[in-house]
This record gives sequence, structure tokens and C-alpha cells, in this order.
Amino acid sequence: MSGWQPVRRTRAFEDVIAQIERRIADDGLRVGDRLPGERQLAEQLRVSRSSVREAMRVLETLGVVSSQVGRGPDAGAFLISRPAEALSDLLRLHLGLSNLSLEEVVDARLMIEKWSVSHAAVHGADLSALTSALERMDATATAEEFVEYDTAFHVAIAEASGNRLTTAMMLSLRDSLRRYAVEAVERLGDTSGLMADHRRIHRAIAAGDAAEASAAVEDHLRRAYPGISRSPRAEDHEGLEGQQGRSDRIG
Amino acid sequence: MSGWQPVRRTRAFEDVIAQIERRIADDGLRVGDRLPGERQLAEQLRVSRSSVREAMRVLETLGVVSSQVGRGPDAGAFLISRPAEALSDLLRLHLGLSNLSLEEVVDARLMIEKWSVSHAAVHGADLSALTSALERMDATATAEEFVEYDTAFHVAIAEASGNRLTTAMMLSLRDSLRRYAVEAVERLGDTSGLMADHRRIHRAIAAGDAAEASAAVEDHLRRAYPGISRSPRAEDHEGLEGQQGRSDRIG
DNA sequence: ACCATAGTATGGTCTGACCACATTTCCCCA
DNA sequence: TGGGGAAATGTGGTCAGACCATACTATGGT
Repeated sequence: MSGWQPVRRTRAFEDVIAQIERRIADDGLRVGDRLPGERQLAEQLRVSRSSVREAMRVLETLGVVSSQVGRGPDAGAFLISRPAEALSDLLRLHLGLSNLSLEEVVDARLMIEKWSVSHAAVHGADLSALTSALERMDATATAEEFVEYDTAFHVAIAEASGNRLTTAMMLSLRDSLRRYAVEAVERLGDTSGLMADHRRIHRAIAAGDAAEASAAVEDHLRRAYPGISRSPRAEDHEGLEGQQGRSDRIG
Repeated sequence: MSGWQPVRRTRAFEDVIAQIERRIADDGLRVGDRLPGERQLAEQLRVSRSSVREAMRVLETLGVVSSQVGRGPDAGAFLISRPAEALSDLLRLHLGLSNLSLEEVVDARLMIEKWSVSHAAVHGADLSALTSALERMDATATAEEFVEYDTAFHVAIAEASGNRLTTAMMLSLRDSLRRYAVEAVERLGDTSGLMADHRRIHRAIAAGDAAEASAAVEDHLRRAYPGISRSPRAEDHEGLEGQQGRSDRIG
């Protein structure tokens, strides 16, 4: 009784993904490169087309593959890079399942926003994009419209950080919070306070004052989401509220 | 089990996902709840089982569904909550495609780590978990082993923040960086510097000194990944070094 | 009461077919 | 010769039905 091998536990589509991943690493496949057709891939990997398709759905969900029907150079499966969309789907579903609370998402957004604005202040942001977004925000009539340009303003800050990962996180977090942002603007009624925050942020970035920019962003989000964030400020170390309810499962 | 609508218009599996999502919102499905079987779902939604399976692959990829074969109460598809695994897959693939650089990932980790340690210092962390990880780290022989307990140390800090989203981000970032962490430890040879950093972090958290804890973490990661991070420090605003090289491949 | 066996429901896989779509090719006609 | 429409082609999208491995559940004999 020797020579037993563990039964095969990996599913066919997982092997397909692994082999595509290996080819990406070994053959140096890059964004824009085309993958073999589903039928050809199935034949070469000795699996059914169904398994190939399930692998494609996974890679598509993760934002690394996009498929186009039809014929010609633009048809078939291509390597892409859309991490933000994948992150948005992830956050939306986990928020819907109440596996993540609004507080946690807002706190994460505050973290990224402060980090981004510090980088923008230190490394120099594209102030024209910020200025343009501010001007358009001034001319908006509805909360939805305001939030749209508000997003453009904050995303421009994130992009100024030069970090595609944190920018993708920022995009998906804002995407998840869009409806709450609109509600917040409608609740406030007056956007003059928010606009004043924006100009303060703009000034701080232009001046290269990371600490002031960071503080401005924190005040801004506290105004938009009063009572939500429990992020500690350097000044107040007494905050221990809301520590119960931590026994939830995260997985 | 009624309320399902026949499917058309977009891709079938997308409608399946949308209807499952709607049922999660409307019927208040929660983690642990069971979904109908693939055959039953296909019949009720008037789609093929293949389309249901593709939808399941997507939901599984996003960390909200898990499937078990067999029969009984533990078989079938269940709602779960594993955002960290989904994030790890996402980061791994995008790192492999060179759509994200090592620098961007390390910077993101530094951001989350500093945020987490500040929260831990202010809100009070489970110091016993940190102490235990430190003791075990001292007794390790290999770099892999050291990194394992190093991860436990840092994850304990992240969990102390009480934020499941940032904790998931932390877990997946560390997962993506594991091989680089092992290389870094092997390159350093001596882990006494890293251990001194850990004790400094531990002391700062125990003392509730968020600023010192944050600085300690930053020094720690600079030691582990010298020359990688370009995160600005509050003290030195001249730091524009390393702005070239955005196109580095990390393969 | 126990245990071996048959039954059954589950996801996993495969085959082969057809559809919708978009490009490419070809051929007829002006 | 040129143009335009029809046909061919190759792509993903969808479906139906079958079979397998698995793991619980029910049955029945001891």
C-alpha cells in the first residue's frame, strides 16, 4: 500500500487560470495582448469549453480580461487592466451583504484621501484639473451633479499621487459611497461649506503643505459624513466609542 | 421561492448575478444562508445551468459565495464573506501583468500600516497577540518562518483597528508581497534590526502614542524595502527622489 | 442497536449543437 | 474596372442533456 497520490482537488477552470497566469509570467503577455479563442484554448488544455469559459468569467471579474464577440482584430479575449471596476463590484456586494459597514468604508476612504492629498501636496498635483473641477462644482444645480464634479476633484487628487493601486481603491470607494454622498449633499442643503473645504484643500496642495491638506480633507469628510467616521485625530486620544460589535465574522 | 424573473437582454450570467444581488437586498440574505441549487436556479430564472454556473464563478471570485459538493446541510452554494481572498487574487494578477508596480503596492501597504497602527495605539490593541508573535519571531530559523510570524504581528495590528475593509486590504497586500518579504529578510541576513523595530512599534502602541507608532512603522518598512517607498514624511518635504522609474517592471 | 448497502441531491465536467454578431471574402453586376 | 451586396467565417453567448465524484440519507437485514 504505497504510492498513493492525493486526489485531484483543483477544478478544471482553476487549472486554466493557473496556466494562463503562468503564460503571462513566462511569455511576458501584456495589456492589449490577445488570448487564444475559447475553443482553441479548450483543445490545447484538454478541457471543455465550459471550463475555459468559467476561467474567463473569473479573469473578467478580476479586471484582467475583456471579451468581444464578432470577428476581426478586435474580437476575442484581451488582457486589460481594470482593477477599479473589480474593486467596485467587490465593495458593492460586501456592503450589500452587510459584511462591511458604511463606517468602515468611510474610514477607509478617509485614510486613502488623506494619504493622497499629502502626496499631492508634496509631489505636486495637476492644479488645473482641480481648479476646473471646482469651477464646475460651483455651477451645479442638483446634488447628483455636484457629487459628480466633487468626485472628479477628489479623483484628480488621487491620480496626483501617481499610485494606481490607491487611485483604484479611491475610485471604487467613491463608487460605493455615491448614493450616500448624494444623500449627504441633499441633507446639508447648502454646499458652501463643502466648497470652502475644497478651496482650503486646493490652497494647501498649491502651497505644498501636506499637514494642512490632510487636516482639511479630514474636516471635509467629517462635514459630509457627520458621526460616521471614528478615525482618531492626533489631538484627541480619548475616542474609544464604538468598539463593541467586533466579533463579527470577516472570513 | 418565487419572485424570480425570466432573463434576457444582457449576458445571461449578469442577470443571474443581478437577481441574486436583488434577493440579497430584498430578502435580507446573510452570510451562511444557502442559495438554491444550480439546476433549480436555472429553471426558475429560465436560463441554462451553464449561465448559472458562470454567475457562481463570479460571485465566488468576489468572495461572497462558496460551493460545496455532495449532499446534506453543508452542500450547495452559500453566502460567505471573504473579501481578502478576492483582493489577493486581484493584486496577484495585476502585479503579474505589471499593471501595478512593487513600489505602488509597498506604498499602499505603508499607508494602511500607518493608519492601522495609529488606530491600534489610540483604541487599544490586543497586546498579547503582538507579544506572542514577537516571541515566536525571536525563535525562528528561516526567513520564511520569520515572515510568517511577522505577518501575524502586523495582521494583529490591522485587526486591532476594528476595520474589516482595511484589514482585508492589509491581508491581501501582505499576501502579494510575501515572496518579496522573504527576499528582503534573506538579503538583510540579520533580523535584529527588524526585531528592534517591532519592539519599538509594540512600545508605542502600549503607550498609546500614535505618532511614534506611525513613525516606527515607516522606519520599519523603509528598512525592509529600502529605496522602494517614496512616501513623504511629515518632517521632510524635500523628498522628490525616485520620481523617475514609474515604468519599472517587477515581473 | 448496529452496520452495510442502496438511494439521492449536489456541484464538476464534458459534448455537441445552435445563435448573434462583426468582419472578411467573394462574386455578380453596373 | 469598380462597387455593392451576399455569403463565408470566426468569435463569444447560450442551451440541452448526459455522466461522474461526492457525501449525506434512508433502508433493511442482522
